[in-house]
Amino acid sequence: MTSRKHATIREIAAAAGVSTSTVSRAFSRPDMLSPETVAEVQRIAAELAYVPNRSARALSTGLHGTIALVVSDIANPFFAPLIRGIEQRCDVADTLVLLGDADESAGKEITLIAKLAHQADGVIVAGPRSDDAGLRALAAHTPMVLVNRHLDGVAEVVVDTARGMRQAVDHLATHGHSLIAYAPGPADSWANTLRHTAIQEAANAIGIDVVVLDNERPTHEAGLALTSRIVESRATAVIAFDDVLGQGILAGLGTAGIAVPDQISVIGCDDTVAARTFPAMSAIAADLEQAGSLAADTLFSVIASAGLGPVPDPIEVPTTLVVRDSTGPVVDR
Amino acid sequence: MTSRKHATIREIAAAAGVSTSTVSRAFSRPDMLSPETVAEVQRIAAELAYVPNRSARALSTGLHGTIALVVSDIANPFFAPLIRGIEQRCDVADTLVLLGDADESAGKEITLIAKLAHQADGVIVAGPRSDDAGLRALAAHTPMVLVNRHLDGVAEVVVDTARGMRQAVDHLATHGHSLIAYAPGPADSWANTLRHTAIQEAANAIGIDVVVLDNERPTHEAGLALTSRIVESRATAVIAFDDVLGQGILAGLGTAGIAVPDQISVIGCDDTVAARTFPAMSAIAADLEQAGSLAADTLFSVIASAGLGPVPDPIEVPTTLVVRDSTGPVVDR
DNA sequence: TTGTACGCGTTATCAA
DNA sequence: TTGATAACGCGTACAA
Repeated sequence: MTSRKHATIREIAAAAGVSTSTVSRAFSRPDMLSPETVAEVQRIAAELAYVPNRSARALSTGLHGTIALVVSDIANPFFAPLIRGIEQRCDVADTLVLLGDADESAGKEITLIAKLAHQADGVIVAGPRSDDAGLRALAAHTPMVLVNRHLDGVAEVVVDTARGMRQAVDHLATHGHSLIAYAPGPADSWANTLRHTAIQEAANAIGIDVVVLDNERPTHEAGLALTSRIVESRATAVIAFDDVLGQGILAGLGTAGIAVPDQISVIGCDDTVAARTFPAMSAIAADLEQAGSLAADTLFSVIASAGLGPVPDPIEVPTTLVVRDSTGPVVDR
Repeated sequence: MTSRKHATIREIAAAAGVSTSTVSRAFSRPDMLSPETVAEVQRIAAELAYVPNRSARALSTGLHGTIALVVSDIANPFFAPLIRGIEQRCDVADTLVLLGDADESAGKEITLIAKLAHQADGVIVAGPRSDDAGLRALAAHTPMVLVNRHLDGVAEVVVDTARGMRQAVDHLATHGHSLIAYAPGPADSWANTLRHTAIQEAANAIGIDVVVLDNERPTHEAGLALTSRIVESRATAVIAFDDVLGQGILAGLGTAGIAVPDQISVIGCDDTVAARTFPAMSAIAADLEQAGSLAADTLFSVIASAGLGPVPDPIEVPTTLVVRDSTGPVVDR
């Protein structure tokens, strides 16, 4: 049960007794036609279930009505709300979304972007793992928006964790913590550098100490494995690079019989799964869906400017600390 | 920094001193050309960074080299591994993936499929919420593969939870449970019916009782809200429609101070987040990534048969119970 | 305001 | 084995 050819602009033209250009214009630039003509053509078109062929349009105009979205790891819950935001924005803009999963590989990411760029009017690259040079080379040929990555001359939407981190550190200090641990993510991750710096500065500002744990991958297993390091560090609170890592830490502490938050407090980041852990995890939250919408909007404007105008200013999505049940004062035993 | 036009088949032809048809064939049907010609053309093409224009190809052949994937809710962790499996399979097939998020709305789902179908050679619809008639109408015009949904005459890949459910019920019975509760998902969900039935049959077979709780949405909040119902039911074990619901139940019980598994055992389904809960949740697991690959393969074959051959047999992805820390015997206190 | 005619990049048909 | 040429469906100068 496949096939059944689609109606073409020519059939509509014939049925409506007008020329093909009139039909074309009825869809792409109705303002050039008399209202009645537009109405009549639209009517007939609807009747014949006519839908403009995007390939033909792309061939003629050079625009595909499609954008590409490349994520570093589709399994990371960080991307779900982001994707939703992008989809929603594209839906109203009548733009389609091509999805690519880089699968945590920088090489694959570059290949993927290059491949998709040919079929799309622009690319959103979320949480890129690639190096600056590779991304820059691609950005030279394709409208591009980066999410959570900075690269001079390329549009970007970043989650500004600084404010949330400050709130987190203050929150912990208020509860009497004077030595907190930071469980980092990938060393080459732009977000990790940002978060680490923000914590350090916030801690310095109010005079408490930070110890950085030894960690690379922001996975649940990595979090589990950190338990002994955390205990050895003598820190009474941990801020994790992201929620997934934080959830692992929570589980590790639980298994070791260490009470949260009575003995150790834990704070996650991104608020992707924090509300569903047990105990529910305090976390630095951002509106990732909005980040997605903004990324899409930004890409549209980059596409519209056709590389002529200036690069849009970086967009920062604000963060706030959401306090749940994984943080509190140290309770004497 | 945009633009820079791409090389066309004509430029390659000129540079290689051959006709455009030869260049075209060097890419689409190398077997029709002498090996040397192919090599030479490929060399020149690579030099000029030529990439065939898919829009032009689609216009000429009617095939887009693209498939559409419509998911009912991108935020549901069930889809992440599925998407990954599809992406991987499409990557090697040099096929692009258009993503659509139906956002839990049946109406939007239908619209989305219709819209994407025009730009793709086929559609994979994962966890459809739409009614049979709507899906069937679309399937009549477009190669379609359904994931976790049955519809006569349409290809499908389903996770066969029956075996896993049997194992789960046996596992619980072995530990002495004689009354288990089922926390269902959406009543109109095909998967829910399947799971419910499987549990009931398995329980009947070994002579233990099942009580079905009152629930609709498979969310964390819904799981939390079920706590009192579970206690009232006097069941000593709960099997949840999916992991997300199970995780909520786990959190609810934890908050209420009910020990898992000493007082109540909990089993999730799909194994999407079960390994990361605390305590780690026993769950009925399936290889969802493989389900994705199979769905893609099936769609390719449906596309290739052009609606002529018979509908492929339903593909069932097997499930197994993964035992973790949320199940065990009831411990007297 | 509307129509005519050409081009977008590729593949298919038919000849050579 | 290769080449010339006509589609594919649409947008857009240009003409009317």
